[in-house]
Amino acid sequence: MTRSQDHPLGNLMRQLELYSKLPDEDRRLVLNLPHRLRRLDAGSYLVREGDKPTQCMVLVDGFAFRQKVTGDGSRQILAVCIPGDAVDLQNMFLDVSDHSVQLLTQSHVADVPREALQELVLTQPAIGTAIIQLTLVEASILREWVVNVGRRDARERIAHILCEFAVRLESRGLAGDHGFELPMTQEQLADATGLTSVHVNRVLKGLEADGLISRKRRYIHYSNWRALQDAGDFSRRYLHISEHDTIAQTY
Amino acid sequence: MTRSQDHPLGNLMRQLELYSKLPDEDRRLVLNLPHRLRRLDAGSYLVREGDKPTQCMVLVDGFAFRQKVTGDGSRQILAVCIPGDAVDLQNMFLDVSDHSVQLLTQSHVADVPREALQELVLTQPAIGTAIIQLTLVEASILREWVVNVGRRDARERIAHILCEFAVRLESRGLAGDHGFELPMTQEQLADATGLTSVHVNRVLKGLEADGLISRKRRYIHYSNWRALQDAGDFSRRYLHISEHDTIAQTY
DNA sequence: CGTTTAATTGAAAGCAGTCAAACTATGTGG
DNA sequence: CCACATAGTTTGACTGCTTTCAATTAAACG
Repeated sequence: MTRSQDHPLGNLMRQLELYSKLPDEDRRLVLNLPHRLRRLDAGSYLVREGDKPTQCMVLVDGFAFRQKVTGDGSRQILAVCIPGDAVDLQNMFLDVSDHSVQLLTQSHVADVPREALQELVLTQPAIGTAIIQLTLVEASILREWVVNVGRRDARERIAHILCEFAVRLESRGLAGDHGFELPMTQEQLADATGLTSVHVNRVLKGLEADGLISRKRRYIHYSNWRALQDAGDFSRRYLHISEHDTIAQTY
Repeated sequence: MTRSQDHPLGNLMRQLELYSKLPDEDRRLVLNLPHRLRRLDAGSYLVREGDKPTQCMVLVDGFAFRQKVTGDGSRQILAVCIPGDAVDLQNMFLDVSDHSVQLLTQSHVADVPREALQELVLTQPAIGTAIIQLTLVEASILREWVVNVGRRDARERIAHILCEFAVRLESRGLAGDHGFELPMTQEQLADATGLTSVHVNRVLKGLEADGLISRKRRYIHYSNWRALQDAGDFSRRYLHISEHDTIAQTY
C-alpha cells in the first residue's frame, strides 16, 4: 500500500524522504495525490516562460532541463531535472513561470493539480518541510552554478558539472560503477556551462587525454574520481546529500 | 499594534506582504517573533559556509551579500540582500549552510530563533505561503544571474544588474528619482557579475560615455531607463514584483 | 542507404583578464 | 590643519582563453 516501487509518484516519494522520513499517514497522502500520467517526447515543453500553470508536474522517469533564452537568442540551461523531481514547485506558489522546462528524453510525466499539492504542503508539516527542503537544495545548486559559470574556467566547469551529475545520479541509483549515461548533447552541456559546443568538445577531449574520464558515446566513465573532483573544484556539500544516501560512492 | 513602521521586523513584514496580504492574526504573530537586535560593522559575517546556524537573521537595515569562494581563492557573489530580507531562510530548513553571508554596510540585524520561525511557517498557511514565495523569488533571481554570467557580455551584465538593483530598491522605496546609491564597490560588482574590477570600471565608463548612466561616487543615475534596460536585456518578470508595487517607476 | 543530427577539428579574431602604475578619496594621528 | 596611510578608482599595454567561422567526420534514424 505504501510501497513506492512501481507507483508513478514513487520516485517523488523517495526524494521527499531524502532529508527526513515521513509519517506513514503523510506517505499515503502523497501517493494518493490525484494525478494524470502522460508520455511525452524529447523536446516537449512542460512549462513555458510566461505560463500560468495550474498543474505541478512530476518527472516519473526521464530527464528534463530548465532554460531561459536571452534577447539575442542564446540559451542558458539553469538546471537538469532527474526522475522524481517535481518540475514546478516554483509555479505551485508563484503565478507566472519565469523560465521554461523542456524534456531531454522521452519521459513519463505526472500532472498533479496545483491546489492538491499546495494543500498538503501547507497542512502537513512533515510534507511542507520536505518540499521546502527540496526547494532550498535546488536553490543551493543554482548558487553553485552561478559560481561555476562566473568564476571557473572551461575545464573546471565541465569537470564540475560531470561530478555533480555523478553524485546526483548515484544518489538515486541511476549511475553505474564509476560512470553514468550523460543525458545531454555537447551543445546542451555548453548551454549549461556558459560555453560553446565547440569548446565543450575540446575540453572533453582534453579531460579524456589527461586520463580523467573516458567516453563511449554519451557514457562518461571516471576511473579517478578524486582527480576529477579536483579538476572541477568540486565539493558535494552544496548538494546536501549525505554520504550514506549515495549508493556505491567510492573514493 | 500591527504597525510595522518602526518595528525591527517591520521591513520583513512588508516584504512578506508583497505577494499577498496576511491576516491580522498572522501579522501579529510575525511581529511578536522573539528576536535579538544587533548592530554590526560592514564586513561582518552573518553566516559562514559550513555553519550549523540556530538563528534566522533578518536584515533590519543595511545591505549584505551572499558569497562563495572557489578553491583558487576567487570569489563569486550570489545575491545582494536589502533591508527586510531574511538572510537565511536556507538555514531554517537545512542544517549546514552552503555559502557565506557578509555585510556590505554597517547594519542592524535581528536574530530570530530558527524554531520559532519554522513553527510559524509550518502552522500558519498564509505565513508559510509568504515565506515560500520569498524563497522562490530568490531562486528566480538566481536563475537570472546564471543567465547573466553565462550568456551575456560584460556590458550587458553590468547594465542588467544595475536595472535589477533599480527595480528592487524602488520597490522598497529605497531609490531616488531615476537613480540610487549602489551599496558596493566595483570589485564587488565584478564578483557579482563574473568579471574583474578593471573591466567593470571600463564598462561603467563606457555606459557613462554612451549617456546611459551618470555617476557621482557610488550614486548611479539613469536618465534613459528604457535604453538601460535594452542594454542589459532586462525584463522585470523574474523579480515577480508587479508594477504597482514599485514606487515612482516611470518609463 | 540517404538524411539529419551530433561530434570533431583547424585557423583566425576578439573580449576580457593580467600586470603594473597613477590617481583620488577618505580617514587618522600628530 | 597637514602628513601620511589606506582603500578604491582609473588607465595603458600585453596576453590568452574562448568564440567564431567553416569544413569534415561520425552516428542515429526512418
